[in-house]
Amino acid sequence: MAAPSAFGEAGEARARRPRRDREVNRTKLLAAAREVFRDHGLKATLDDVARHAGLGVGTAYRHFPNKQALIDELVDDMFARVEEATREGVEDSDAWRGLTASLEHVAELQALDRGLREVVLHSDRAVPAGLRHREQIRRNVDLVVERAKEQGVLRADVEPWDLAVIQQMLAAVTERSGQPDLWRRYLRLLLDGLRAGPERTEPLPGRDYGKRLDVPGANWMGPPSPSTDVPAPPHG
Amino acid sequence: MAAPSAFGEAGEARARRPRRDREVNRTKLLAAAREVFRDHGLKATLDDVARHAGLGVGTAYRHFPNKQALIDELVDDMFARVEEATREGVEDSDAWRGLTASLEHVAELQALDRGLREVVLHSDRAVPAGLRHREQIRRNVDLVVERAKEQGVLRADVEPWDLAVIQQMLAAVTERSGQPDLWRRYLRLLLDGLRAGPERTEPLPGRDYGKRLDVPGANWMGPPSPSTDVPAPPHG
DNA sequence: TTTAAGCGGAGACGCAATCTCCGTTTCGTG
DNA sequence: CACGAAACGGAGATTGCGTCTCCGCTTAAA
Repeated sequence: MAAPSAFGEAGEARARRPRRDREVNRTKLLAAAREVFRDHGLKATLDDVARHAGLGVGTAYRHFPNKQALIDELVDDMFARVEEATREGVEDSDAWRGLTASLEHVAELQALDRGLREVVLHSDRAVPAGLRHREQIRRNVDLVVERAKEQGVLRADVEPWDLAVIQQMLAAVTERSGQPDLWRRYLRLLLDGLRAGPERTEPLPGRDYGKRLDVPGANWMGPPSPSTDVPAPPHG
Repeated sequence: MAAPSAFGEAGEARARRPRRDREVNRTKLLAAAREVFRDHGLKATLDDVARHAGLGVGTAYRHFPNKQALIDELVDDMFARVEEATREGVEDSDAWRGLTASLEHVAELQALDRGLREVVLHSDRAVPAGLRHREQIRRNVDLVVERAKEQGVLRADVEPWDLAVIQQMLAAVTERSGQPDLWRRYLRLLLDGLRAGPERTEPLPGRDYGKRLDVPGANWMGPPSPSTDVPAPPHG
């Protein structure tokens, strides 16, 4: 107990200034992870990330307790960009243009980032990290949908979570085709279907699911119930 | 060479009638595999299949050289049903109704069978087995699309392979949502977008891909080039 | 110079799936 | 019924792969 070892001389150990390379390497790792996960998806190994950063795996594990922790930090960024994209949609006074731009912009983000795509497709992963932004994303989407209906440009039987499902479909197109722009073709098709028009008489199926459908894949645009406080996913 | 061992006495070994349980078990295995892959996807283990059949793994491996061989046999069945579904579409004189029914029926098959869904989503797997049916499926789809355009009910800038991509999107909806019927909602949306209508002025993006787009995921409805004779995929 | 913070990366570890091996059981036959 | 070949069962050998640890070496700060 009283041994004057590495811990502290007597009361306070005078803290040595942290080495500069520490933060430099941390930044390198984050940048590398961003690129590697963007290009190869979230199942790239931490060895890949470290090598791409010009560092050893050991270093990676000194900076992040495990792979998931690293991912979490990036996912947060990703969702921030999604949030921004949906906000742009809200700010447009032409609700249809806003809705379109919103869908397009989010789809663009996805198409360019395989990691984000995987998060969107398997939204379970997003639970821990994206959480901070999801509530705002949901609000933005709700707003755009609501206003588009008010302006009479969006068919009335569309629900906000439909947009989440649509993003999943577009993600699937990119994922499977490898064509980074092919999704635009099907978004056009879907938009033509979404647009309010007198010639459409049959309502969409599935309104029996209710307003807030608990579709596992659709919840990344906002948690289904406001009081769910992160039910501790497996995580690692 | 001349050793009178287990092979045959002199000229012909009198063949003993094969044991009855052999074929019975083979059938059991196929049935079990169908169910297991339908419910749990193609990555279920052969141990799972064998147990579900009430047999040991060893037996499974005596009947099928490896897991892929077993899958191949089933995939062939699956594609046969897809072929049938598309044929129904062709036989309807109302091309729009045929097109709709075709899409619906194939989507239904997918929604009920996770194995098929995986084959459709990752069409690479289908290369060895579905091959026999794919050419006919392609012909059926081409025909329905062509006739629907002739009848003026389908927008002119739609290509046959669009339907393959659409199936992938629907598969993704089922896969991620877990809702076995949710795809109907988005098929409706897409059909509204596919329908020819005077109010649509902008053509679909992506016509620059040409008539026979080499979209990896879209080729399960028919090989891109007729002369490609199975480029020997990894397979195992 | 000294010293501890930080690095590198080989390899231990864990896990999961495929497939083999051989003792045991079952079926067909005389 | 008795016999032998055919078929079975399932423990575990094998393989593959990704995560994370450990410790000798390097380097920044004092």
